[in-house]
Amino acid sequence: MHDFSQNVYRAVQKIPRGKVSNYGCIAFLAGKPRAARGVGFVLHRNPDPERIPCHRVVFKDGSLCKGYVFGGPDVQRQKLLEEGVAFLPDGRVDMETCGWYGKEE
DNA sequence: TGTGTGACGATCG
DNA sequence: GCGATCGCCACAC
Repeated sequence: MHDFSQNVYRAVQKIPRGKVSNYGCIAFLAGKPRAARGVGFVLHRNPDPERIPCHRVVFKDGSLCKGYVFGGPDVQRQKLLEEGVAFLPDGRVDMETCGWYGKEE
């Protein structure tokens, strides 16, 4: 079975509200610490956008992808702000405060 | 059926 | 410290 993709979806669903994760983290949880690219593509093909909050997944730097699908990085940023995610003046997510690594909860 | 590409990240040189 | 290459996944051509 596609354990990797299934695990990726499961890990993303585990991300608590108000927190964000990164592709590397999801890949690690999926068992493929170097499959960040695969995670990105799997999320891009997000079969259940309502069930999988892929907008909570950002770069390890906390920056959002430039070619987003929701309508633009502004939309993703707004969604995260609505959830209480803190953003830095650089326009990146504050991974120091809202970074989720899947170890807690 | 096989190759190339795309929301990335880490490691090698 | 910076640059280049590899690894991983699924899908389109």
